Amino acid sequence: MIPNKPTNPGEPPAIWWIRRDVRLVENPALMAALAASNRVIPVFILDPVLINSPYASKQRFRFLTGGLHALDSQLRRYDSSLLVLQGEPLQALSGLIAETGANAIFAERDHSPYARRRDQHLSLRLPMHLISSPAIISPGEILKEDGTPYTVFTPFLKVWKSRLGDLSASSSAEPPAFDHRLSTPRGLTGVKLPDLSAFSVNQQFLPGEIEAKRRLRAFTQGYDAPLYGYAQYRNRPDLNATSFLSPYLRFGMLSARRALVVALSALEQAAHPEDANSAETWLNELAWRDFYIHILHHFPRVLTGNFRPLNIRWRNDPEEFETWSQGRTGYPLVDAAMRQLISTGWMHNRARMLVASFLTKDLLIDWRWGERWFMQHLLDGDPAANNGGWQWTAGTGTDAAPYFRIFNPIIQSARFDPQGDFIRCWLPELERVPTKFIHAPWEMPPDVQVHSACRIGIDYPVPIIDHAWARQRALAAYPKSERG
DNA sequence: TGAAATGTTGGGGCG
DNA sequence: ACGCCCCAACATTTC
Repeated sequence: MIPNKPTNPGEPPAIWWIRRDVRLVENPALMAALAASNRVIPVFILDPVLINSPYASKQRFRFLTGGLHALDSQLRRYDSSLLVLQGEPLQALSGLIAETGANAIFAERDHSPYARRRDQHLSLRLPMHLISSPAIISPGEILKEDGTPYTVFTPFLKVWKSRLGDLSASSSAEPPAFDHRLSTPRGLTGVKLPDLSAFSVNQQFLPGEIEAKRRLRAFTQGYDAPLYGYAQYRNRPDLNATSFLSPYLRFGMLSARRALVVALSALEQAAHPEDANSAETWLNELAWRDFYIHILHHFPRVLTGNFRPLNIRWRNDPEEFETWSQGRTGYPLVDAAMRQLISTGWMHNRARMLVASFLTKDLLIDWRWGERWFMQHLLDGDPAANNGGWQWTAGTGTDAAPYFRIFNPIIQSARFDPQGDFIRCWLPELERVPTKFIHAPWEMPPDVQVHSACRIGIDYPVPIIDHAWARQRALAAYPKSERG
């Protein structure tokens, strides 16, 4: 809880600069600001560098905007509001300091290379206080004996788990008592957030901290305890068996530490081994998120190229990339997943691995093309996790899949979407294809194609490539040693 | 957090 | 009753 400070209207205010921590609950930067001053100004800055980046996404921006509206509504209950500034952060913050007399800026640390350069630059000129991290355990706090970072997940996980102990104690599910100490001085000129009613709201993911909290509860405490099927069903895109929390974690609408505490308590309270197994599996996913935040922190160069110096002979055919990105490869599970991405801004994790394998191995297209496409569409698009996932699949990353690990889109489909429900949900042209053929519709005899209203080459594409053949080509194109 | 090729085993059909 | 073949099921190796 916050120490009660005597009210002193003359005290210089502190700025709470919100970046990827769009929430009031369990927010270390906000707490630090509240501890520093009895007047705290909540600010978000629309940075043109980020908004105009080739990795930006309209959907993600819309989700963020919604989350900021939601935060603003929450702040109004404390007689405050969110101040939104537009422009270069140094100018925006300098101007705000000049207008308000603020003497400190508190912000959660951000480990992406752009953010670190920006913050370092700002720290030379402004009273910046960088607090905590979006990771559960901050980068730099988990190192090997010799002081170098882990680059293999399993030993990282072991150490990570051993450090979780003291995190639960200080956790709270409720916002702190603000005592009217959040304030937005009258007369300050910010910009208006884009009006959400001008957008179609994403029905799959309503933005905001309240919604994140509701989802966390639904995932872990629903009457049918969905978390307890997590270990068994999380790879099934046809079932709603994952947490769907990634967009909220991305913007800190949900604190990762809050998720951790809930995961640990689910582990503790598990009544059956399989329940414990589910909690443990989810815990591992949270650890993967930390792992890749740490990797990006220690090896920022992964954003521009292979972590491992593999020399792969990419083909990089732009038309094939277009076919893949629009979900027209002729492999139903690949196409269903790509269309899910475009229309909802989210994709099931198993499907992410499959479509990534298909792009890099079957089509031999540089993982960076896929990485960019994902960033342009994912609500949860985050440089660390997205890059880690792509490099893992491409076999170029830390702890990467071996070069010969190539997903078979037909087998994956039969295994993880057995009835084809997920496929039919996103590919209406396959609606009436019998389950027997749903994973490989090109095998339908002509009369079945007609009867199913799905003529291959007319209603649904001929496969862009023969997988068995493409697999052999990928094995040949991938160098078998790191020298290439 | 893979898939395919190859090897092994055991049951059933059959002469 | 026996050997042989086939093949499914499983295990191991290889890419």
